[in-house]
Amino acid sequence: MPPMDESRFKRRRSETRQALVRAARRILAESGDTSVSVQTIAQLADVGAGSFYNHFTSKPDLFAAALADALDEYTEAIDERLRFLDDPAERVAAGVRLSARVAESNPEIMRILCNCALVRIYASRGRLVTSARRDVEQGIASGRFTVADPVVALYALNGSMLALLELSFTQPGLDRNKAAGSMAEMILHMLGLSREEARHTARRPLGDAA
Amino acid sequence: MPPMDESRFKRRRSETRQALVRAARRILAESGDTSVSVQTIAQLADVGAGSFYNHFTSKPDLFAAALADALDEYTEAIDERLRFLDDPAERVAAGVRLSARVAESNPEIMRILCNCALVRIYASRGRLVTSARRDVEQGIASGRFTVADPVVALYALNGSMLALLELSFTQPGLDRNKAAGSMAEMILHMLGLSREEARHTARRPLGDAA
DNA sequence: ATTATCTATAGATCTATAGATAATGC
DNA sequence: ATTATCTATAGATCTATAGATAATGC
Repeated sequence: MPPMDESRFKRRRSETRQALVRAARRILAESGDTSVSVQTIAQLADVGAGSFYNHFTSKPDLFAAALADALDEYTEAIDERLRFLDDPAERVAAGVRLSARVAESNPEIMRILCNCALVRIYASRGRLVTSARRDVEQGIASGRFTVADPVVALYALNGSMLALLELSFTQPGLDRNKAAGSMAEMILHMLGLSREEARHTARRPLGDAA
Repeated sequence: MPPMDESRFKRRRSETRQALVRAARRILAESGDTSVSVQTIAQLADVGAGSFYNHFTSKPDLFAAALADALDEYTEAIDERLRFLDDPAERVAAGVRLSARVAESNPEIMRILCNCALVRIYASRGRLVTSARRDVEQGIASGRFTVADPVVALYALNGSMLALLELSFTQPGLDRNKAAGSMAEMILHMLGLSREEARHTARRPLGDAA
């Protein structure tokens, strides 16, 4: 279980760092209030207050690392499960629907997406700007998507998906899978698929087992 | 020019309040960092530091008022110009395109929209949750929009539009009117208009003179 | 006489560091 | 011997208020 390629010493160091990052993630997800004191953060991480400065130079530094950490986890969780899908339309639909599921299974990540200013998300080079962009471009290249401007299409896709997450947190009674299916269908239709084809593609089973 | 229905006394008081709100709006638009000190805010507003507490009980109180102020201004600016449009599709397209223009003529309002967490925008009952919702509902009722779920449609619309604003700030070289036209067209198509009709409706002249 | 403004500041809180302690590597 | 942790705290900063000053209403 403990990685043997690293000394116990280094492991201990990185555990302290991780504890701080996890605390910061919790704060980003729960309140988004980054003005909380370093002392409070250290307390939440169950770490000596002075330790903070062994790992981060400032609070913005920590919160940037925490956002990047959450985005990495999100990127990995989704892209891993899209690995076997080739059709850009299927990938886009599955990306939206899987994101809604992550909002249920691991709400912290998605609450962070909702609480952080969009510009920070886009600047962080997560899947919203890498694999999603590739999907849109490939869809256009293959003629599956018929949109004039790929960048505008990418932003419409991402904006709609983030709005879906916001909606799912705002209305807890909502049937998330159903809403995610509707949203995926609307997005595919927006990108150029016929209503029929969009509905069909957005309802395809997600293959819960790898 | 000075409103006669109020004493000079009350006017002076509300001027102080407004100066504080304006300073808070600037902060929300420029950095979004609400942890700035009350002293700094007062200095920015050119107002004695103690005056703050004559008008607001806390910083969150002030920033909530500042967001509401900006959203009111936005709502008024757009809805005023949509007054003579009846067709929900035209109203939706014009709302998107006019918002992009406001991003050019009055970037502060739109930067605030981009910097504030979505949940705060949706909670503030601006046009994104009132007139936009009405447009979507009327479009569905009249058969112009063919979407299953009005709430999901509203969120897709709003999310796409906010993403367009984010895009227009991220890429200053972008042709905003063109991008707004593309986005409006994609949104109308998503809502159910044919590609042809969407393109046509999204390109209609905006009638710059009232 | 009333009310809002301003200046000044007490007391609380926060940041960032110094120095002591504990744990590991050699 | 080295390195990270912790505790304690100096000094800076911030909040919120008290008291003085200025402006208006009656």
